[in-house]
Amino acid sequence: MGYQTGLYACFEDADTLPPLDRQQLVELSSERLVCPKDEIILREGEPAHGLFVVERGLCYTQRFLEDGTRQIIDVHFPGEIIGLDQLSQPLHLSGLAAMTDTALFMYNKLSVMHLFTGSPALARLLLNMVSRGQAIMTERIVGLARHGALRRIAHFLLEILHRGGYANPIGVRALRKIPADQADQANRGLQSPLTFRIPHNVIADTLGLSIVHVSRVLRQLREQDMISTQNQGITLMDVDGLRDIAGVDPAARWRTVAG
Amino acid sequence: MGYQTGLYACFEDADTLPPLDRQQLVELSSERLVCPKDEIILREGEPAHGLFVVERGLCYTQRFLEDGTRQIIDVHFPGEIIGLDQLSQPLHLSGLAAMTDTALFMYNKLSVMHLFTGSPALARLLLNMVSRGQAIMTERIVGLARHGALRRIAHFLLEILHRGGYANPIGVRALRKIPADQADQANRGLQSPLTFRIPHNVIADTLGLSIVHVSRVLRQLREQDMISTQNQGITLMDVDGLRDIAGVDPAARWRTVAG
DNA sequence: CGGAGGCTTGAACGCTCTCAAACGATGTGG
DNA sequence: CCACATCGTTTGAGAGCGTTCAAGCCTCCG
Repeated sequence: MGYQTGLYACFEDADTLPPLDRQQLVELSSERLVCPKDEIILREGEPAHGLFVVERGLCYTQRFLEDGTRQIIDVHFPGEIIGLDQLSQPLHLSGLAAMTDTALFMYNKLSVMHLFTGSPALARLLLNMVSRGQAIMTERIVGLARHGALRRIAHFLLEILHRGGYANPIGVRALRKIPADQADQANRGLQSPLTFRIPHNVIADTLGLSIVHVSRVLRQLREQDMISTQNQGITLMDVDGLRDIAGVDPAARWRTVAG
Repeated sequence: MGYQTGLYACFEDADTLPPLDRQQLVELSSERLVCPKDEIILREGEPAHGLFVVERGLCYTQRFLEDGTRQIIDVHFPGEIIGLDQLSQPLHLSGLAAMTDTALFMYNKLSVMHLFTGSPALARLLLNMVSRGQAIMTERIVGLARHGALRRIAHFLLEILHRGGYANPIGVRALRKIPADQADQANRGLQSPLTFRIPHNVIADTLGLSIVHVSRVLRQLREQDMISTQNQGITLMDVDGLRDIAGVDPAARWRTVAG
């Protein structure tokens, strides 16, 4: 199988598409966009022309409030699609910014719309992706509404582990998912615990906490040997312990987003 | 124009569809489902077979937590579609329950999928609805993460006014029987402000608050003559005042869900 | 009329915030 | 390569908002 990038690579089961659909998907034209750390790629309220796919780096969608604070709606990892929910919206409902140096594929909204509404198989794929996004948002709502800071942060760390692809340094992972067995190994934290470098203010703005309190909770986790911190990075030392804290309910596997 | 109900009536601009699409939409078969107050229509984790449209009454999607509390994800008004985001999901990610006596149209998921993926115009319509849902969720996330109880409640009351009275032809007037023209008047706050009958525990479970605190905040609003309460109903007395409290930003019209 | 469910109120506790100050890491120009 | 500025992180003290617990009240309805 040839090596594919961009939108095509976002769909795990893209290989099962009818040949014609697959070809169209592969051939969908895109521009590449490279953004330095902290650059604002889109502002809320701007006309929405495009759809993005993260190639490498991390970025996040955000909303600014009147008092100058911001709320991060979601953090996006390599291989994820940004703006699906706004395909049919004339203006961006939230802004987009680069958390690290980032490379994005940018697709024309109209051609994506055209492509996906033109084929049942592709439309189904599209709906799948939208569902997944919605599930993440639902989870976030429950967390914000009902869980304390400790649990929210533990959950967030695990979410990064999960969505970041089980493999390591941010952004270097291949677009396709890593085979399950390898992922599982890394996941169990057998020997090389995972390390991210994610600033506290991003955690705070995502989870609706203050930076100060994020720092305190991380110290608490450190004292329980759940994580360790060095420089400005976080290393997960006890994934199962974090799962306990986060209240990941093994009886509720059906909730799992990525199947 | 003939009088149409169910899924067809959910789409404001359905009349502009190509005739063939429109006809298919109108002819899409549905079952009717009548549920008494407080009945659980679906549980989380159950296989997802259907898509629902509220005919009359109010219902809500919810998630139960381990500690027995629940989180209401969203309240659904007459004319709204439930479960769009789960069209492509094998199991329900959240439960559905009737807040009042309720009548629903139930559509087979597969035939809806088939219909909507078969036509570009319909696929577009579908995406529009999904976008709308996502926008509401985003708004809720921001509120939960960043706003205090007073503001969240004011916002929620306005949301009910907006989603319930204003936009939907099928109408929330089901709650109280108000003719369309009066509802419109009421909405403008000319003389007879709108009255709902929504239990405190629903507000609490939606906004992530305790019942007790909801009661306190409502008293506060009452003391400021923003609302009045009688029996177990809430009447909006000063919509503009509530808008101030809710921080509805008139400069951000593009954020408006219903255009 | 009596019971049940929903609403209200008070008191005390606790989680998280704000403010303020110091520490540490990173990066830049001399 | 060091000095310094800047940004991110840490820690403490005090205040505020929302929770829990507990009790009493009001309404609806049989």
